[in-house]
Amino acid sequence: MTTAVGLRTHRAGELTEASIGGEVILCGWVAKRRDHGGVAFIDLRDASGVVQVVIHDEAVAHPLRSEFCLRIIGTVTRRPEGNDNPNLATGTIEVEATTVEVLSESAVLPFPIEEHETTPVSDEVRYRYRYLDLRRAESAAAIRLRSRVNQAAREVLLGDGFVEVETPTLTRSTPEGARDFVVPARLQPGSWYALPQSPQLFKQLLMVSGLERYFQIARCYRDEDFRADRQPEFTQLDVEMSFVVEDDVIALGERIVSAAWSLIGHEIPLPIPRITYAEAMRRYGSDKPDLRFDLELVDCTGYFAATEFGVFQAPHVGAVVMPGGASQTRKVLDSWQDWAKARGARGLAYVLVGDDGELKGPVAKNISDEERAGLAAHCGAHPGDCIFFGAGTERSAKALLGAARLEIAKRGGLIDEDAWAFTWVVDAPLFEPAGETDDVAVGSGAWTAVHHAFTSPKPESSDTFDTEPASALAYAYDIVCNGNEIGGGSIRIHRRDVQERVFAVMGLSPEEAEEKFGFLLEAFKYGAPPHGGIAFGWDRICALLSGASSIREVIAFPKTGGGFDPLTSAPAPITDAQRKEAGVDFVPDPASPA
RNA sequence: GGUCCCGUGGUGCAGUUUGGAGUGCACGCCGGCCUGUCAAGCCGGAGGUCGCGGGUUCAAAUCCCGUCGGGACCGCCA
Repeated sequence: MTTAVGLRTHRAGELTEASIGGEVILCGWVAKRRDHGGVAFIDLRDASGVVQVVIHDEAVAHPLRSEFCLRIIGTVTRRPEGNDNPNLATGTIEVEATTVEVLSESAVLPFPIEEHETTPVSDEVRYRYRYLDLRRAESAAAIRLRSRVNQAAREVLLGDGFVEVETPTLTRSTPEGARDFVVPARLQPGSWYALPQSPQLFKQLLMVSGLERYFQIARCYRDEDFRADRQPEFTQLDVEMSFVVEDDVIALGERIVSAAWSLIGHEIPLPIPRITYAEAMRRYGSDKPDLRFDLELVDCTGYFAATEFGVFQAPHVGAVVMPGGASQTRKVLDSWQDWAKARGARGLAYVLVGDDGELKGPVAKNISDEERAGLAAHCGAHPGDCIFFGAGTERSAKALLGAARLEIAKRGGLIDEDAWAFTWVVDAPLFEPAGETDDVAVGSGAWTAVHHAFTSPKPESSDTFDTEPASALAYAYDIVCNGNEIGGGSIRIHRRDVQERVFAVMGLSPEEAEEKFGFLLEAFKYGAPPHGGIAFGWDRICALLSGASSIREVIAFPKTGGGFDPLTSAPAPITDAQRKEAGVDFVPDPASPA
């Protein structure tokens, strides 16, 4: 006698030899049909896996097609001698069907559900039919893993006294950062909500409220152009704590990341190493260095201080060595020029170190004998290597070389794809010059926050950050995994006077600050506790954990690069009636808001 | 805003460089045969506005211009 749970007694993938002889009722989809005329085999798939169903009645089996949804009543039997399928968890048994009920027929599929090496499917088609794509084991696995990552983080946080709070998604537009998505307010024509770019201000208010420990798996919205790892809506694991210092937040962050990676069987050695922003930029030319390989940049500014070579007469000259790069063909070396130009550089100067130690290439002809003599040694290059140079402002040269370092590693196979290299990047600058370019001198007077406007200066910068903004350090920390920034946070400003001074450096007048952030400044009047926190890029973390090349793989219903949802066809026009009711055509009085 | 790549039966491709009949491959689909397959097999068949628009040409999937869609990257993303 079988006991049904819902429409079935068992899950297909969980049947074992222990069930042999018993009657079972299964529900699932036709993954495969192999019809031999007198006998037919159905691979029946449900969420738990697959089991082979045998149907001896041709009249029953023949009309069945891929992805029909079936209810099978049958008996579990041992497969006949020699018919086991070692590739299947349930490969030693099968279900002899006595009753086949078609719960739902399936139209012909736009693409095969079961994976075939010979039939890859474009992402565009997969996302257009995402509900079918998610029947595929690999696609579903990423979404299931994400659920477990959520659970792992919640366990760490709830076990530590954190309170999960949902903050508004209809909120106020803030002037800093990315472009807002806006929503018309029907009851106040001409006024608009904004969707939050992050719960930043709300979580700080929750600290003022005395919650002390907050977290949220928070949906965030930014109306910017997209990338493989960027969607218009995305998710952060957002955390904030009162009465903590940097080390406390970092330690908690490590526990969360550690719990997440242990889900895929990787134990992260703790503590995760830390590197300062300045050192990361100096050695790797990036504030999110990929430490799966060693290659480091070399500073050649002093070496070429008196050079006659015009290209190297720049505020900063740096180099990065490509091991074995001297054997690259002219065509490949040209491709590096295209690569550099695509990044906005004029080109990528290079020197080839011959097997005899002789320097070759156009740059080698343009530098002095003296400069040639010691160059390979200065850069740490060996015979057979290629040295790439970047010259310009320190920022642009290092950015180019940092990118070249990554590209060298990719082309040269220097990256261990199985490695996980974590690091904290700490002590970032508090401000950076707004609109710096190669041609404009630093010091135009306009500064912008490197992290965000609510990041506290480090204690040693607290007196001087507004008089010497260039050298002020932020009480901030980013966590980087394999060259991806997977989280970032800071100790926040909790004093109204400090917050006002930061706004002033950024060129925000007291009136503007009051207009935009008055509610925060007001809250800080009422005994705001020192606090800090961190936000993790949850989609990116889940993508890394599932081995996906794009965060789209860990988003149930992702959008394309144009912000288009291929499944629902959003965004879409609305009716005239909707426009009228929403008030989107309301034209405000030109005199108000500034 | 910019650079590059892609768009060909339902799916994934080849064909485009050097213009010549919608040509080919794999999977899927439909029909038939088939009692032990598991990417079942065998036989037969259907299925196309070569993204769209314009231009050049006797002739365009192929060359040119524009446009739309997808992807990667730069800018942007506090």
